Amino acid sequence: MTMPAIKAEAFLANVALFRELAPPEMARIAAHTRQLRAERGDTLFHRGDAATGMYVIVYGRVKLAFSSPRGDEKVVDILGPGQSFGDAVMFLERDHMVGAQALEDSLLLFVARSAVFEELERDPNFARRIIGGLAKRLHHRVIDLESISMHSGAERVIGYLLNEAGDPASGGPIEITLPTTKGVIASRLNLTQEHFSRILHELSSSGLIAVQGRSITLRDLDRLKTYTD
Amino acid sequence: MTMPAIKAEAFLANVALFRELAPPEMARIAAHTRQLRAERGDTLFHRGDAATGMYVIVYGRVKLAFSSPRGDEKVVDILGPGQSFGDAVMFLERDHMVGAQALEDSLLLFVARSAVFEELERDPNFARRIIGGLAKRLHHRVIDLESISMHSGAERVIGYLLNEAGDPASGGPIEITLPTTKGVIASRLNLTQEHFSRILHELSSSGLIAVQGRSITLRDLDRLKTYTD
DNA sequence: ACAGAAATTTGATCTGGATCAAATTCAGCA
DNA sequence: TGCTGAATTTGATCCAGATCAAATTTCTGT
Repeated sequence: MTMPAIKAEAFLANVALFRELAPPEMARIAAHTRQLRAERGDTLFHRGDAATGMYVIVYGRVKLAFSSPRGDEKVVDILGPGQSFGDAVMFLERDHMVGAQALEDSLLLFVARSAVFEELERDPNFARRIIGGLAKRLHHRVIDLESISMHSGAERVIGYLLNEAGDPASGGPIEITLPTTKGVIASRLNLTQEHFSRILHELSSSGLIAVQGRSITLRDLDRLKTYTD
Repeated sequence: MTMPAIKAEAFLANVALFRELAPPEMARIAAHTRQLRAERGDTLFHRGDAATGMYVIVYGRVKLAFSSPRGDEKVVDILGPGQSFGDAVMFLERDHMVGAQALEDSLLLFVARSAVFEELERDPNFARRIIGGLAKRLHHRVIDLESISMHSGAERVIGYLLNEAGDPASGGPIEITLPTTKGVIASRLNLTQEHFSRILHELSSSGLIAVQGRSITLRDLDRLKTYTD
């Protein structure tokens, strides 16, 4: 038998949300934390499941998506190390509205609801972080909404690429690697796979980017930023 | 001279977010709260303004929207009594990304950032409420996103109407009154005014609803709920 | 290294909803 | 009570992006 609490503690200390907790608090939370190893394709929860805790990604990638009874799904977000999810729904004591699935082999921490609530009770600092996390996510969702309702497909793709590149002021070519399949990214951007492919092609043939599988080189930051269909 | 702090206290006590604060806390917050009277059409803040505090609606209605340099705007939300806004951005210490405008004569409370932060520091209960508020809003945004990306215009309209009606299980006809102009509601639903009008017409002529200016009667809950283009 | 599956691209066509334009109807008010 | 601008409706047309279909290319596991 390993000692999961101890190991959890080590991981917790590396997650922004929990860093800086005093040792006793850390121990308390660790005691209610489970490590979850997920392989690519594993489902963490489905829409409709009860939210009994929150998840934090140690490494790997997870996608959140809703799916209609028919097969089609809409990817809400693609999350990476350090990011957490499931907390909003947990606070509201509702069921999950999106499903979560590992996009690659990942390690997650699952923190039980009770532990989070208790810690909130005693540590204003922890509360501040939770609040900051929720506020940031809310902000992102609003940006997404703007993006979907006021920008064209190509503009969204460019916004995404620039964002992945870390929004550099300008400068030479930058190479980025897509975190997952183009189909999933397309859905995240509210596009069909086909349309996404065509946009990439279009940007590519006007020399703004170069595409090589999942690796994309941004060749002309300035023109990308001012691009208009 | 009136005594704004005292009056503010009375109003604060009627707002879910602040109710149940102990008198000294209440006084402290009240001291950093301003009352804001806004007439229909008044702008509370523009996109790009610094977020120096949060707003709570005592009565009236406020719309949040972003607007492009060109005249077109997209309504993000329509808020009523008891609801607050501006807090997410305030926590992130960023500028507002949406503008806020009164849709009718309204009374708001403006609570300075410092007061909110201080109260968070000492009152876990207050923190819980803020968290609950943010979580709920995040949840709504995700629902909106689903709505926009997986449902047709007519479905969104129906969802909106049922929601306004308080989502009754079923039963006889229900009359609701639109909270503002159809143009604003259309934008909230990510539709053009024209399209919204046509959808209402369509639902109307198939006997599902009756429209009389801003008053809409839902005539057949069951059929509305199962409506498919 | 290779078969089979998954992902991606490409092409042809279709359509929900937008846009543009022009009545109507309505609301606030002098 | 009639005027004036705003809101709404209606009609005609257009288009970004979806859908359907079929090749290709690229992984994955054995």
